Amino acid sequence: MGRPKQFDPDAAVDRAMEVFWRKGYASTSPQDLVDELGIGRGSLYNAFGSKRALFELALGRYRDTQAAELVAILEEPGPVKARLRSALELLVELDLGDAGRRGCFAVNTAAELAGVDPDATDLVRRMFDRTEAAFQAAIEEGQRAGELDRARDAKATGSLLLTTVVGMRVVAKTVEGPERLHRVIDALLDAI
Amino acid sequence: MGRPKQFDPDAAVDRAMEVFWRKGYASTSPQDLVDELGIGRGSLYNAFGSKRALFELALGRYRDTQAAELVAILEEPGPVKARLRSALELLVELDLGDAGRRGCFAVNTAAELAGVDPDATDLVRRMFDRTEAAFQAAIEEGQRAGELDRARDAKATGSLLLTTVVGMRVVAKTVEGPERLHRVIDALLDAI
DNA sequence: CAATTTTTGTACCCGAAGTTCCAAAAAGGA
DNA sequence: TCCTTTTTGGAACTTCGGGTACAAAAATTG
Repeated sequence: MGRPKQFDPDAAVDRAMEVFWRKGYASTSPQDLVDELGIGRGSLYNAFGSKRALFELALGRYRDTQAAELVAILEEPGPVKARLRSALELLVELDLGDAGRRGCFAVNTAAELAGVDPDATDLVRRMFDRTEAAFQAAIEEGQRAGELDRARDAKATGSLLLTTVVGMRVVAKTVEGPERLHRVIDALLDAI
Repeated sequence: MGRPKQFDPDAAVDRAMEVFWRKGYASTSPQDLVDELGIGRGSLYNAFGSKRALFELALGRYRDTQAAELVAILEEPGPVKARLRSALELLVELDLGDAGRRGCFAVNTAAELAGVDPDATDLVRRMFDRTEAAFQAAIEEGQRAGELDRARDAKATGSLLLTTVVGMRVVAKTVEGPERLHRVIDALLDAI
């Protein structure tokens, strides 16, 4: 019943994710969204209600695609250290290969909105928790396999890995070449 | 010659730093500045020219006070690991003790403006460089003193420390209690 | 095809953002 | 004291932000 939408809301959320990711929440205007989603203002507000609501959908989309991809890599089979290295190298490549230097949408959102927007903060917190848990699981697996030192606290090491990744993704936004980031990876894998 | 200013520009920059630090660049309005600096619009624009110019002064002030303080701690005499620990613990205390959860102004600026504002990006990059160098110097000192493993690459370890600190200050904005951050510190100092 | 429901585009609204203008005020110098 | 210079507060201005209103368009049901 009723007229069907002329656009794919799912695809629109994807594009909204790109915009918010690139510009941040405050610097994205309804006009930006209208331009980049290729739909009219009427449709935008009819479909999503508000800029804020669309932002939340966009951040959820990020969690379900980008953040989930990292977790998936960490859960692959094989030697743990190699897996960690390839995950970290991938992030570096993505971050430096991106001309817009967007970094990580979740990290950017933490920096911009944590302490101001409780719901957004919660979303980000849960992404961080999930990533940390994936790191921890990988480390425990490595310890069982005898690949990593069993004396180390796996949870603490997981926290260290999460935090380092978050830091890398901020630093990647400011850096000229990949050298510093490769140093970080080497030092980190050397150290755990 | 001419009428003297009714306010202290230096103190005004200090207050501007607080505002930009708390709200970010885009979300700070001239009205916010007028309110919080306690001066009129005319004075504001007469003295500083633009919001953007004042922002740069504010970020420079941050570098000369807050960022310099961390570097100073890292350059103190005494055992290196203890020094590193106290520096990291201090950051955790500052970040969690701050009701506004502002995190680090430089890190927030990187997340918001890197790739968009070259001058701001440069300022942040230099702060990162300086901090990394201070970490590296501390580590080399620890190696000379026999306190740290000489086989490790001091520069890479410095990069790791910088990156981890950057990550911690983002994570601190989203976190409920200090546990995760303390785990990070423990794992990091254990690992180097 | 009439009735109903939903979408779409456009016009419009109100307030705020970022800045400029300007006349009055306050200093120092001739 | 008059002149010059600079600051000050506030009005004014232009553009934009975020959102609403609404009539026309396009589908569905019977």
